[in-house]
Amino acid sequence: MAKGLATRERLLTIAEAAVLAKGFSATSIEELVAEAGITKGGFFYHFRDKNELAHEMIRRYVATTDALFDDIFQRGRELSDDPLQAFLISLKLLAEIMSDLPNGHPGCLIASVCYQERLFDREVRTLTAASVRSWNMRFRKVLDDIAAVHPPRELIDLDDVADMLSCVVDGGIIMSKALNEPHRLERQILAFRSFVRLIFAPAPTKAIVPIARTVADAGRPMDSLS
Amino acid sequence: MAKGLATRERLLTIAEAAVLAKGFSATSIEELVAEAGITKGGFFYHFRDKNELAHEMIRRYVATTDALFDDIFQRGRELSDDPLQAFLISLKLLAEIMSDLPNGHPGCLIASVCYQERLFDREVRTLTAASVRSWNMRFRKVLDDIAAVHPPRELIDLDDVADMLSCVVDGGIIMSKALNEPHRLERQILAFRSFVRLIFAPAPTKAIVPIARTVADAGRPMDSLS
DNA sequence: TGTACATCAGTGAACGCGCGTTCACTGATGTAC
DNA sequence: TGTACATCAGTGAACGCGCGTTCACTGATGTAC
Repeated sequence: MAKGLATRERLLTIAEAAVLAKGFSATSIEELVAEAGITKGGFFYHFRDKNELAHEMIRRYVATTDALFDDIFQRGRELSDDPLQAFLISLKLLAEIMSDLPNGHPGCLIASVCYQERLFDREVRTLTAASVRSWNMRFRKVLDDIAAVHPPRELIDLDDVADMLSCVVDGGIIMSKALNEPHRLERQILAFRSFVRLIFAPAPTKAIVPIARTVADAGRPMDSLS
Repeated sequence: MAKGLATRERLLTIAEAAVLAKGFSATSIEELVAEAGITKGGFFYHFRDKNELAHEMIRRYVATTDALFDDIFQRGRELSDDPLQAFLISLKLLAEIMSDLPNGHPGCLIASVCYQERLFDREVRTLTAASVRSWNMRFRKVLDDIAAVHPPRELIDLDDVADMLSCVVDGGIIMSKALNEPHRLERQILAFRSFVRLIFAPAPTKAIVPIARTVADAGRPMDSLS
């Protein structure tokens, strides 16, 4: 039983790497079982067909990513009581984790699925959509907590800022892969982090923050001050 | 000759849509020629093999995208002499073009290639890398022109801001596809636009700008003003 | 203007290979009595 | 403690279908003289 589960997990791990490198169609069951050290028949003991492999792979990826976010956001909150500082710390942690991967980030399975959507059934598309939505809502909630303490610049919609984290990560992965320069992903996450800081803490020195907002809220020219 | 070129272009157009929806391996020559209304043999008159189709498809995509950027940046410059305003206009145009697509953005071929990199040869990877690099340099040059007039907040690296445009577009496409909500892409481009405005024109009202920066430069608490 | 030839843009049949899937069977481990 | 049976985790051979690729051939159009 333990051996069986280990083989199953190994198949999923091998499949994920292969799919991220070549796509789902180009990933053959033969190459997976060769790398896992079993025969083709053994594969069909663990998975009804290739489609079930896809389902399980994506389920596993979503669970892993959820756990990663749980971890970095919790650690951020542990390191600062201020929600903005906590989020900035979490983003720094995320950037570090992404840059620590030996051969660059292998890719986002959700992105891979999106670029092969016609291959998968409604169940897969429902799962990926629900996952992306839950991540966006999670980020949005963090931003709400920050906004309660640090009123944001009103011209920016926090829904879009929340969405932007996933976008920047997915885009950063693609750019890192395209240029074969892994650190670009890290830099993009840190650039997003700067954006967040700009939104909630506009001026470089803390003492400036309330003043700048007071001036803005007053809504009148203050040329006499300059 | 005209007819031949038209068929070739039609094949490339059909192939691009199919590859963006299912990936390169899952796109069969049979389905392409069926949709184009020719036979399999006819395909091999136009392309030596499937690999050459990939090369030509990517070349065409890069050229089209280059032309699009040429267009929107030129139109931006025509509409404002200020480089910041010109860029903001260009980004608005880009967002509009992206949202005007009937069934959502079909996808970025560069991203698709990145998630199937093992399928393609060095020539393809060299071409995609060079293209991404040239787009980043182009955006960076625009940011330099802006910075010459509007000094940016020093804590942000303009290389990363330049990279971020591609990242946000690629990520926005993925999110739009994943959620089946086309307008998310547009919103991401506009959120990036807000980021650019924040970097180069920190305060919402123009009159505030010099004050905020003066206060920041002074570097002393101004609580007495609030 | 008519004829001969060349090129263009395909047709249509045939090929072999690899892929996903099935299935009868098997050795090792676990469980009941 | 030994025996009988069940389940687990595979093996290995066979299958048929679809795919990329080849190739001999063809009708329409263009060009030379």
